[in-house]
Amino acid sequence: MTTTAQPSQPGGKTLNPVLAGARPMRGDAARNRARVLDAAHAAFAEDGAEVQMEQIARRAGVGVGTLYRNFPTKQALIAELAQRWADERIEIADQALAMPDPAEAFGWFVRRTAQDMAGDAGLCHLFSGLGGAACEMPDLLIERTEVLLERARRAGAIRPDLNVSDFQAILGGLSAAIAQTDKWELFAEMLITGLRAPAPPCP
Amino acid sequence: MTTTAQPSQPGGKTLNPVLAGARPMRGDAARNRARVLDAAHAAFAEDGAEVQMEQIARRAGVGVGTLYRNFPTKQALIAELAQRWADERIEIADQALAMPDPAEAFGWFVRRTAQDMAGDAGLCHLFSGLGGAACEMPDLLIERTEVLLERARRAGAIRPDLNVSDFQAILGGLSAAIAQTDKWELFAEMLITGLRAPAPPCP
DNA sequence: TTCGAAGTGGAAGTCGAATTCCGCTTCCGC
DNA sequence: GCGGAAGCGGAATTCGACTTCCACTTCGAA
Repeated sequence: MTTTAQPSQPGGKTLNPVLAGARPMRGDAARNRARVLDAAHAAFAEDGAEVQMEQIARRAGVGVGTLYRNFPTKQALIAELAQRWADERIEIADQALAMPDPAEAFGWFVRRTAQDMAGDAGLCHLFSGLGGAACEMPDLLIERTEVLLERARRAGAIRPDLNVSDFQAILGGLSAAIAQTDKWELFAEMLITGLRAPAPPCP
Repeated sequence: MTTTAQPSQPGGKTLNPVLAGARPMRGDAARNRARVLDAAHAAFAEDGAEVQMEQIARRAGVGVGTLYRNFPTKQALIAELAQRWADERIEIADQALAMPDPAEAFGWFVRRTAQDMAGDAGLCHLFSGLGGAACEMPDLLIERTEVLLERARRAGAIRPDLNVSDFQAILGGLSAAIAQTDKWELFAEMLITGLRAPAPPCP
């Protein structure tokens, strides 16, 4: 590795992939990297975070060596997967923010997130069993969520005493619940109801 | 071990403690067993499920050997702790069942459970990181919960489409959320609201 | 087609945690 | 107060991941 050294920096990030810095990856290598990522995704979904690196490698049809060439650490692999999920989530948040009605947008976001969690047991496991992992929510996502929340709050659509970090914790809980039963629609509905500002008394 | 053999049965349970089968434990041994249990409890609360057996032993002021004499396996130790929690929960459920108003009883149970979770980070971790562990909910607890739910359901206090296993999953989610922030009151309130049967339209 | 850099597989090494073992110590019934 | 069964501590072992290493391919630019 004579290229731009990427020795285990404290932060640990795997720097970009396919065309890092200057010299691009060899075609086959890029392909392998992708297969590994997919395999890891599937493996986590099936067996939770305790899958072994070797299983992932086998699943991807490569040797562990190859796996480690792309991701210096199991953590790094997980982080990459988490990053992808986060990016996707940011996109979803943006779509929600594009909706005119704040309350509707918020509900849609929650529902959609629940649905995505149900469809991706792997990440679901990672998120609920979080705390540990390198699964720091990227600031960008937090920020978007904050906006989404604030809009809903202003519109009086959700309880005023709900801040982002609480909401984040709640999403963690949601993923844990969904990891146990896939009743995401029920859970989403409950959540939305529970987060709603207490209804004014009937006239 | 010439006594009633308790070789690793498939199920794995550590059979009773202090006065198992016939010959009772020696006084000091019983005392040590208790200390280990307490230490483990505290340790899990502080550091989550990844505490090492040796740390627990040190904390209890005994050697690992002693620890293993009482609990053949880390799993067994965890299971014992879980069992205690479950027993406590059963008691709480019974108290709730003794309350005249079903809706109130249900709310009280949820609130109380959330509070207990917040006060016992260890079990909280275990429950949220569940799935894995030997933390099978004992049938007795499930049964009590079922009754509690059914009563509330009949009284029209909760949504009719909520069964025990969903509720169990929800409690799992709750513990995960509480493990992240200790806003148990907020979460309990939300949950209770969310589980309530949709209010009839205002007259 | 050739050649060297890039990439590969998987055996071997490492390392941290669980679990075992056993000589020594402490109870406790007589 | 004795004897020996029960219990104890903690060093040593086992075990199961993760990671490293390197001889051997494969790619792709000239």
